[in-house]
Amino acid sequence: MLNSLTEPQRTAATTITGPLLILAGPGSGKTRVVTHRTAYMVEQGVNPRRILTLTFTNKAADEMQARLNHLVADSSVWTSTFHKFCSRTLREYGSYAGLEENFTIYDTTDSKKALKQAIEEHNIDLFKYAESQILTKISDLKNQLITYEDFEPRPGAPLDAIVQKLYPLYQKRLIRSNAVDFDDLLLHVAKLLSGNPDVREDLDARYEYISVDEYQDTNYAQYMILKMLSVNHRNLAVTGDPDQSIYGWRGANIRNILDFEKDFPETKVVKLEQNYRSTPQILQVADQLISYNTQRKEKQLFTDNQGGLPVRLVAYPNQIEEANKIADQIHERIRKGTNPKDIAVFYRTNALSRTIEHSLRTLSIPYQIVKGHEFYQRKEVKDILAYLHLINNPRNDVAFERIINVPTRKIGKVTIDRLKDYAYQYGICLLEAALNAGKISTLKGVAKKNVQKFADMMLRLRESATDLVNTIIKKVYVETGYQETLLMTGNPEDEERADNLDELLNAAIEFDREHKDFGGLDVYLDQASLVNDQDAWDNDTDKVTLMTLHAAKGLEFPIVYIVALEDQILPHARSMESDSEIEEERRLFFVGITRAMSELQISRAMYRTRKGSMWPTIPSTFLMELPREKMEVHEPQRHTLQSEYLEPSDDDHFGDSEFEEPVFEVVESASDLNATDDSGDDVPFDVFVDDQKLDENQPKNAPILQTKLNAESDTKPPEPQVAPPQIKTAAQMLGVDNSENREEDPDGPQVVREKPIRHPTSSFKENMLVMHPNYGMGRILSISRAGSKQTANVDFVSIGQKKFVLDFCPLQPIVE
DNA sequence: AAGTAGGAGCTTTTT
DNA sequence: GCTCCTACTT
Repeated sequence: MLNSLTEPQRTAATTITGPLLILAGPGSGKTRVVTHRTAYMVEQGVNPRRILTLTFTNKAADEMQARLNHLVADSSVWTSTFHKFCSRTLREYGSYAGLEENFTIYDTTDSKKALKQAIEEHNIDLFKYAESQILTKISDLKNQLITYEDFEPRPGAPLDAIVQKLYPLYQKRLIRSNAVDFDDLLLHVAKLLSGNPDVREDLDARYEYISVDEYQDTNYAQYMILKMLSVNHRNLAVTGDPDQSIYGWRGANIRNILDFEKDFPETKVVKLEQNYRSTPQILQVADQLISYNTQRKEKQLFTDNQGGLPVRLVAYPNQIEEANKIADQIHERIRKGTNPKDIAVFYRTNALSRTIEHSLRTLSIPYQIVKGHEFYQRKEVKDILAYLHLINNPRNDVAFERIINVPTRKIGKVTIDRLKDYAYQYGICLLEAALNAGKISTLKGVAKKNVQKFADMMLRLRESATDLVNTIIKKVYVETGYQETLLMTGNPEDEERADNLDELLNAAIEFDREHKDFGGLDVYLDQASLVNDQDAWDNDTDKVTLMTLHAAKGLEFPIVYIVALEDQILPHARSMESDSEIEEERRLFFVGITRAMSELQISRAMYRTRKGSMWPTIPSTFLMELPREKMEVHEPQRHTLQSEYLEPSDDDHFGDSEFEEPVFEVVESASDLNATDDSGDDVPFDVFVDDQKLDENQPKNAPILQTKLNAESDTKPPEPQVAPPQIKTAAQMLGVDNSENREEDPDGPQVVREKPIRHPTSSFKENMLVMHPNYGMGRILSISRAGSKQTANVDFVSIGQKKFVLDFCPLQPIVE
């Protein structure tokens, strides 16, 4: 069984006792090793029921299970995702946390609704804070295992003060609704383990051997859970790559993997550095990029793979051209026999997919967008699932509120408000209040009757709670009148909705068939709540794949396009506050690059549409970190780059060697691009700017720096055609500047606004008092650097000193 | 109570 | 640009 493994792989696979750290570079056969290791354990006599394998996605878990089935006779190992594991544990031990076994997992939308309910129940003044801000903060706290009892607000931080008020109210509301949010799954289990030594020992013994995939993306809560499950049986094997840690924003702590050896001093470390996936060219690009990170473990990637094509770096005139030209290339490849499923396009944000989609659709290229979430977020699907949720857990107030008047039952806002008042007053759930409609004095004749009727119907539906899931769905669909409402209208939108519900029903039938023994409504609802985007990815269909860089983790494709390598996009605008965030963006790019097996193209657009108009872009700083001399570069010469005007002298992003060349230089002829292409047909690849065309695309009022692309220009960069006053800050150029909107009420209370008004950089002075939504009041100690990167060092009452790039920070001057 | 119009707010990544 | 929410009208 182990014959097919290389030396280090075999070492990893045969180390089954004690803590093990497998540092696995991209494409190093990690999944194979983990699978073989598990199989080897079983073969060595370990009881498979004592083995727990945690993966990042359900898909990975299923795949591992499938491979195990092939390798060993008894493969009753539990492979699961972290959240699913916690959910199951809580179904068993939830009473320790005040939960019943039929508790509901609220998704982000549900959590927001629950928070709103808590706010209206207790009449909390949010001081213009957004619910989402508060939820993010609560989420952060939970990931740090800080309960509301433990939470200590920083003095002078206004957001903290509100969170201190709302966190307990929100949490109690969740418990009263017999519900948890995503973070609770981890928090409750961690608290269960830390607060109940007997339970901890039981579970420690039950999961004698634990192995964890993508360990670099675990957060503190997950880390603690693993640690507590590995006290008596320290057989914890973690696999990961610090260079692929991309979930810091979600609380993942890269230190977990960097410090693993400190936590478990007897750890055996195995490095898998040989790459079996990519060409040396691709690997070199990845390697050089990631070397710019300081927070990392040095690692030597290498491959025996033979040379392939150079990695391409292309600048397109605008994002429409970018999408069209990529679609053209893909079209051409498919025409010559490439299977569409071997091609993928990655982007930083979901919004970027639209243009690509459009271009692909124009050429009738089949594609799939990997967004598993989307299906379950559709109104009709959420509605039906809300009924199922309410059947499963009658205390689910969010589900109740969602469907009490869907389809319409003549129960309006006033009635619902009265119902809520009653429920809040007696501390009961909404369904119970509805069942007591007769006793609610504020409800009048028809309203009372309608509420009663709804409650009775729910009572009736609840009787089928133990039926097969597809049976329940059918009953709900018919008996609630949902079907009737959809089919009656005859409008095409509703037909599509009906189709979606058919799909839901089919999936449920499938689920029932696969879960004959341990099915049940809560298991079904769990998996619906815990879908991962990647789970929806169909790797066996002949379609081009479109997905975010985050979703691409763990996958591989022969041909990869990464688009929009532009400042503010990658690295993203909201990641510019600290070096560590920029490093995470770099890792994200690294993940994207290393997905590619044989061909990779990295591109950017020189103009991109934002808010309906074309705006000039700034190349991503990451592009200067690539081995350009080894790549095939299609870039304009430096003086046409907008960055030249923003950063007059510092940044020499683009090599001097191209300085005097014509505006665009195609380094190699188009027919050289595809090694397997010997037909001589030109792959559409013109990247030349067409001045006229570009002008047409520009709305008259868009404040574009009108730079003439002048092929004959001398060594001096040409003067911008627009007078210097046009050139203000990068923020203004990019359309994110709101400096016209002044505070309207200077005498009003000093309240931090939900969406801070951005002040022009020049309005900040040294020694000025400023307000930050998270950190509260502070004083600017110093301002350094110039232009768009002007940075202020601010001393906060709450947390001390912190640095901000003025153009991108939510600081507000306080007028003294 | 339902339906419509207009405005505000919001767009990073996701379990 | 788009969606969600609110306030107003019917």
